Amino acid sequence: MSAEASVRARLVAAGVDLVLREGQSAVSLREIARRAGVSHGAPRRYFPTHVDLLSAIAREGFADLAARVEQTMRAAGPDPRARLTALGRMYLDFAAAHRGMFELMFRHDLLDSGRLQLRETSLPLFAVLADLVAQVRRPTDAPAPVLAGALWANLHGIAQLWAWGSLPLATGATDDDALLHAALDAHLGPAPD
Amino acid sequence: MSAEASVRARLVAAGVDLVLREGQSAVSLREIARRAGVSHGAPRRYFPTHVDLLSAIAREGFADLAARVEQTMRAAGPDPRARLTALGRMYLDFAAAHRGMFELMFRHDLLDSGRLQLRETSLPLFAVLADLVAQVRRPTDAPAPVLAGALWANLHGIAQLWAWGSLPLATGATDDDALLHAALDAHLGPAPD
DNA sequence: AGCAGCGGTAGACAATGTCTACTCGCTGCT
DNA sequence: AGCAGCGAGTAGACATTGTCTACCGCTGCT
Repeated sequence: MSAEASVRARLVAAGVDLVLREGQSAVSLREIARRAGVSHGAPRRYFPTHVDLLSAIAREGFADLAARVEQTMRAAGPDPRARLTALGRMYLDFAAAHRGMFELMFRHDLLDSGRLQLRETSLPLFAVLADLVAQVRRPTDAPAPVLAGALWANLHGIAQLWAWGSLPLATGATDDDALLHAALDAHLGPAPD
Repeated sequence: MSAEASVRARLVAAGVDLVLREGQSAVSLREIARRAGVSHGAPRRYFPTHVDLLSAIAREGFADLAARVEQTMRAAGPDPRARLTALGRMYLDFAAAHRGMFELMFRHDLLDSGRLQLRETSLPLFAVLADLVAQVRRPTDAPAPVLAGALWANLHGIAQLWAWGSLPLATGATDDDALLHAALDAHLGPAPD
């Protein structure tokens, strides 16, 4: 980040900063180059195409998310259901607080998931979720991976539709808490208290 | 659509065609104008900005979706749970078959939901869902609008994450049927088979 | 010493969204 | 009848973007 950091690192940092501050559409090659203090052709040395740079930026987003998962897991108690609740809350908060980054992270048309290497970004996070889900899964539920996938999709859909604006309008809710708990209760059974 | 159709209609039709065929990123003002056989400045007369044209195109997408909802409701039997299943299947199929349009429809950064007028597009569709949900809702479930919102979000998340590629990888499924039924069972209770 | 190559610059190109000047044809007023 | 005015569409300009290519300077090797 400082002036003597490598150009490559500065480019990614500038891009992350830009997408967080101004949203996905502001993340142009040339603007990043400007903010990194290099010529508009410089990024090409490290990222052959715009998509490659965007993928690197999105990767930082996933790293951030992973760090938050870990931190959430440390902070939450041992009860798996409580851990899942904390995880869901964190996911929705992340999406709301870093909307531009969240969008970028799941824009497959911009990222070309091959370049992003799902196996190293989102799958490890999914594994944490699947592990917890397996611990609270009831016999009649769907297999653990499917159950976890459905739950993830639910959180993800809430995050996106909430940001889109129709969900708050339709449900009349002023925050997404009711939806979060509805989703958790639906997939994992009613909360144990 | 024919040659003597109004320029405005031809522009929207060309845009719809383009987004269906080539995806969201192909829908540029100038390309639409070219396909509609008018100069690149012509669209401006009807759509002051690119966003306005995109919103008009997305609106066609919602109209299409609404027609499918109606058709699905006509074709499905009277049982509300079966109707919900049909609706969910249709939603996922629509998203998969018209990926570019589906993306456009929910890109709030491109549409500026004000221009899209949610009240006239997605809310009526949500009402159909909420009505059915109310019929199968159990006493301990969340209030009907919240329950319906959570279910919609689940379907929506499945559609998007599936297209994104991580969900099939993580769940090991080859189609989204397992996820669809997991979501329905979770929110509405086990299927009465 | 000389040279090869990496890291970065600078200019060009096509494409895009927006803006503005203009032309043409019709309509309505006097 | 004739003409002013306006709506619809054209055409050209401009800034900006992603990509490509020619170039330059330095560093390290032989």
